[in-house]
Amino acid sequence: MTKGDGPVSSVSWQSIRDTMMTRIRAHDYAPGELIPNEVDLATEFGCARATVNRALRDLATSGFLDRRRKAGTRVREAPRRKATLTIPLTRAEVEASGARYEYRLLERGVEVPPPAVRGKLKLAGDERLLHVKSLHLADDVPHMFEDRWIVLDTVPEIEAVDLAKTSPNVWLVRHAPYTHGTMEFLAETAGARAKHLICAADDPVLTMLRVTWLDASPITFARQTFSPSHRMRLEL
Amino acid sequence: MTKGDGPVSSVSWQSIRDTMMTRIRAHDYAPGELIPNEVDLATEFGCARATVNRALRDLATSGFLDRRRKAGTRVREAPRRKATLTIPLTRAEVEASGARYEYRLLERGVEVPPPAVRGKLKLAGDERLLHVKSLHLADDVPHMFEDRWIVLDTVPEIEAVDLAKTSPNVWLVRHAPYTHGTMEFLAETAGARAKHLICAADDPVLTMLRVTWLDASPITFARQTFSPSHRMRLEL
DNA sequence: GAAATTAATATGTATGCACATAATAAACCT
DNA sequence: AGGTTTATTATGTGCATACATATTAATTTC
Repeated sequence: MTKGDGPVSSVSWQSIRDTMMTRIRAHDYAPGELIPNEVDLATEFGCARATVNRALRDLATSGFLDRRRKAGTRVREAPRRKATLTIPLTRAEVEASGARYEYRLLERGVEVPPPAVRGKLKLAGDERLLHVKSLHLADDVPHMFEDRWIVLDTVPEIEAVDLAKTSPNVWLVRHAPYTHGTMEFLAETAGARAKHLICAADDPVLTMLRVTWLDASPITFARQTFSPSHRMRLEL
Repeated sequence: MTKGDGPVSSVSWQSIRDTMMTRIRAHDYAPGELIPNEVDLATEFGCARATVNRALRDLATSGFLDRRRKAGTRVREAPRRKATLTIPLTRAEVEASGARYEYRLLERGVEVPPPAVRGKLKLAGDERLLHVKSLHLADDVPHMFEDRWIVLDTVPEIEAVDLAKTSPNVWLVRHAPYTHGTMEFLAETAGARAKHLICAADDPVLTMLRVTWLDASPITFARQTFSPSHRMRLEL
């Protein structure tokens, strides 16, 4: 050992985070109340302020603490718990379940979109979009039906892509990553999609809407409808 | 000497993160490929390695980079994009939309749960649970119907709480924060809940299932059914 | 007394350094 | 050759220090 004494028992920021978490849960620090400042905590834990800072920053981004310069750090009254949904790449999702994935292009065309779609993409004019319908299967069983509009002004290259081989989502992930977007979940009846999902028209199905943007330019609006009984899972 | 004077125009970790993000999106660093190591990047940006480290760590937790000691940092082939769902506290959600929130306790009892609930909570025996049904309204209109089971072995204090005044969720958030849990979304028909949600029995509704744990002990299983037309929104 | 100025303070972050840890590559030894 | 040991290397983390920044509190000014 170059340092002379054992494992240099310094305190890790994770251990501080865990200790503070325990105290918060035990209400050692009351909800809404200030906790000691970083310098004092560093003294208590016998470590540098930077280490305490890292621990508290982590708890703040997890939603358990509120931090403001000069005002100090306080325990959130109602912890803003967050669930992280790793956005499913359909192929990976299906294969992770051990099933064989298959993608089928159903329709492809360049059209003027209906007003609802224009609204989602915040398009003012009547520009033409690429409209694609596809079916994604797991072990030959319909898994998800997708109805997608793609803004050709934003990603013109996709018009030349053979979408029978490459699904629009796969191509977009690779060639046109978005900067931000929104997602919605809703329940509706299968309706006309029942034919593709092989279910009854009045079966309730889970639908996921997604709109993505490249800075100020809309990229795509996708409506993905899962087969009945499908559940979207998240870890907390 | 290195002791700074003047404004010491140093580089922020955010600016490095943004620059690297731009390069990733532009495929300056090809997907799957290694990017320069921290020392080299620090030289390039004219800053300390710790600053680069902070930037790259951030991109890694965002799912754009994969980092491994000695192996280096590489660009993810398929960025594991994550959507963060801030778990809705029903009251806050309703009031944020400008509506008046109301909570109504419908039923309360201590019962032996059906097998399906026991399974969710991983209960082997036939312990008795607190069973609560409640309705949450926005401007007098039904917003969400909740059917919840609470494990009395884990949080015995709740048996003494007046749940007509305090909703189980509010009490639990305050007195029994969970360590982890799971969440599921699914579509189903309203069925018997139609009466409370004031809709048709065969209307499709969005349901959210949640199971939470305090370490190895199950706390609660909640089935929250939203009124038809409700959508769950997430930011990407 | 109200408004403007100044001081005080807690968090935020950059730096240079040292060492820890994990993973790989190279060297080594039967 | 095949397996074991030993360097090498990139990231991970901790520390002490300095300064930045956002607020709040105190003080001064009109």
